[in-house]
Amino acid sequence: MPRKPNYDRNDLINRARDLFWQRGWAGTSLKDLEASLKMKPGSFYAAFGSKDALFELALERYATDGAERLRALAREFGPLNALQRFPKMAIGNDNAPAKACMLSKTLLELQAHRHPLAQKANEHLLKMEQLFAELFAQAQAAGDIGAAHDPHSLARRYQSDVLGLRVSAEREGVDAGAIAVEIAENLAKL
Amino acid sequence: MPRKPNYDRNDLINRARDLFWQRGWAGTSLKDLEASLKMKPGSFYAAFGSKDALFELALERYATDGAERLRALAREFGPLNALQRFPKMAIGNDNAPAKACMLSKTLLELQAHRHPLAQKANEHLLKMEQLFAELFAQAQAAGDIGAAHDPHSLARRYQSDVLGLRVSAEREGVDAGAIAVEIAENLAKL
DNA sequence: GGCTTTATTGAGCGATCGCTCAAGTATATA
DNA sequence: TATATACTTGAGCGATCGCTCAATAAAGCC
Repeated sequence: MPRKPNYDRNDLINRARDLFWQRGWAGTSLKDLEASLKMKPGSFYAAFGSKDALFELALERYATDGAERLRALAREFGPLNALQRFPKMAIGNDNAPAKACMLSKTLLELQAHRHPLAQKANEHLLKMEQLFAELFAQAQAAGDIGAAHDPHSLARRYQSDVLGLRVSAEREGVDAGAIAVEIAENLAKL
Repeated sequence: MPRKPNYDRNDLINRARDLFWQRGWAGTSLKDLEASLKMKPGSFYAAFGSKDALFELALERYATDGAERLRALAREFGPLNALQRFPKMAIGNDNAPAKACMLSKTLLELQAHRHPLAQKANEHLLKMEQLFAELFAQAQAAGDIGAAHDPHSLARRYQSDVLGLRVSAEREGVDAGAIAVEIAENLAKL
């Protein structure tokens, strides 16, 4: 009986993620979304409910994809090598909407207003930190880093370094690649 | 002949800096500013010209104060010790409007729109990086760090670390103080 | 084809945005 | 005290914000 939507919901979420990632929450208007998703307001609200609801979907997509990319690196190169390659990968994609992390951008923009989306960003950052800790623990178990280190401390510092790297990569005139190399080299000394 | 303003312009800029620092550019409305500065629109525009013009003054105030605090640390404790203390100081003030750096928040919010204020933030970040480099060079001249290091590379990495630290400090449930300690300890190993 | 059900359209809502300006008020000089 | 010169006030401008909804179009089942 029903009529099917003539759009690919998955693709729409990707498009929204790119827009929000690049321009931020307040910086992305419904007009922008309508233009990029090629949807009129009615369809948009029937499909997603609100701008914030779509932003939440976009955040989840962003976080899930990022974690999956790191896991893929770990499968191919092992845990330590994956952690060494990840920073460069994060800032190396010139087709990405932005160099900085969408989670940190969301956090910085909305935390002061205690906006629910800032809490979501917090949660995704925590899950990512836990994934880092898992990989550090695996590297430790494999003997690639010293036994004296605490994987959670390493993960906390590593995530901070990557967030800083990605802010730096957003600046003009900064050789962020050199910072990424240093982060990778530091891991080799553990 | 003329009538004097009944406000302290210096104090108004400080108040505006605090609001903008905490809530960001889009997140701070004219209503917010009018409430905090206790000015009606007419006075506001007579005094500052526009929201963006005041934001630029606030950015300059923020950057100047930050550099001056670091220089004060250097005078009291010497260059290397100042660089070691600076991260903890940056995230240690509980009365500050935010933990994250106002320059990086501005950059992340407005860079995608190529907003002139993002360029201003870029310039202030660069000046700060140059100040870091000066202090590293002084520490090197004093023999506190090895002669093989390039002060500009050290400054680039240090600034990235501090920016990451301050993003991390904005998160909930993260012991940013521990990261600050690690940054300081790393400097001791140079 | 007829009917039901859902998707799409787009004008336009109330609220808020940054901002203007004419009118009113206070102060320093003459 | 009278006048000139700011500064202050606040109603309200046009534009944009996120969003609604009645009307229309299209697809699946009988």
